[in-house]
Amino acid sequence: MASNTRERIVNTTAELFRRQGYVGTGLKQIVAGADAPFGSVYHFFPGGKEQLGAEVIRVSGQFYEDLVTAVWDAAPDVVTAVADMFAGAAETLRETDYADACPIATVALEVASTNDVLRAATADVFSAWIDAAVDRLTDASIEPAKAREVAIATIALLEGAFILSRATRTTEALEAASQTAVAQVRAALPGSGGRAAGGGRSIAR
Amino acid sequence: MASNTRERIVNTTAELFRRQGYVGTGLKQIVAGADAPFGSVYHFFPGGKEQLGAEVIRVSGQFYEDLVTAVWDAAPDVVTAVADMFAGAAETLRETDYADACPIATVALEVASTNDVLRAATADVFSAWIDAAVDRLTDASIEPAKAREVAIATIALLEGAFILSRATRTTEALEAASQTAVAQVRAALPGSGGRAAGGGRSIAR
DNA sequence: GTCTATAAACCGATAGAC
DNA sequence: GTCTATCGGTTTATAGAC
Repeated sequence: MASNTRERIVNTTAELFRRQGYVGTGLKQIVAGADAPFGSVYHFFPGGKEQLGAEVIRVSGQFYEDLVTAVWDAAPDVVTAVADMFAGAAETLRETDYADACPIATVALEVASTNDVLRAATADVFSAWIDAAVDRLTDASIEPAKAREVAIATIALLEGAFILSRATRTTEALEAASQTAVAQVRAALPGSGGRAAGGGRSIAR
Repeated sequence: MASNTRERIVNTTAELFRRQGYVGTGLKQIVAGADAPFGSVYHFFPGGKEQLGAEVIRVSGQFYEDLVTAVWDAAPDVVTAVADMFAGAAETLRETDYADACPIATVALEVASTNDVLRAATADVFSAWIDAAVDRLTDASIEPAKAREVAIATIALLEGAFILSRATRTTEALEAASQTAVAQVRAALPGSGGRAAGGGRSIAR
């Protein structure tokens, strides 16, 4: 079996990135949390902090995508899926004292104008999320162009609500964003007549 | 006339925070950019980097609020106002090579779980933005509870789209978010019947 | 592969001359 | 109010023993 030191380093880094971001997380803090010798970082990641950061972004992005799509695919329809996603995010935020939101957003904003390697890694993650959401929306008979628009807006609503919720330490923003996200998905469904509000529950899948 | 060294320090810090965040911006870099002696930071801000950071968050938040409300109030109706706000944000992002988005979001995510003084400052800014948006939505005859929900979702859409746009270096996310923001505001207007899509242009103010 | 010691640069913060 | 020198601590990164 391969060394799990590398795995511990990646997992510890991922958790620290979520709470403190890329710049605020030191290599010493990482090896302390992972209970690994300092040299291991450069043994497994010769490219140093940047290489470790890029891998953590990709791994965290994939993990989060798997998590969200599992919730999504367990729901009976896309409207419920989106509502469940926001509800789950709110619950996680409360349970973790508003610490564990998106593992990518903080790093994405930090590096967007300062490190193009890491910026590209965050862009790849977001693109993968958008594609996954588009697939599920088009499966629910939403036209591709509209599906992409709705997918992007849904992710934007979630990310933006994370910022507001973590700053204010309430889940109000996630709940407000959920209402809008659900309404726009419902309005995009065929036969909805573009109706955004109202109690009609779609069963489109 | 009072010293403008303090003002230069605040303005330089605000610009650096937008591009690099709080942690990534050093005091030495600030005084270099502000063309000020190092000691001036501690002369004007005895509380050090944290006190300077808190003031910059509040000043930047107020400045950005004034900027957005000026655009908003120049529009003929709330639907146009929201569309103009997103269009202006997209233009600014393109013009500044995707650097100048929200001056608060990056810092908010960085400090949310690590510095409660600065977290509270970002929360105050977001609360003020929400209140300002609620005022304008209720002026357009939207019920207070609905107005607050729409206000929060609109800000979340903008902030989330900033993340995606800066990471991908395209304005697609801002355009998609704009569509959803406009639709939800339109749906919230009285007499809309909750209609989110469609070509009817409201003149409610 | 594991681990320690250390280099070189940078950080925020302080003291004190002017 | 301006400016410099410097402190103590931290950072990323490297060298080299085991």
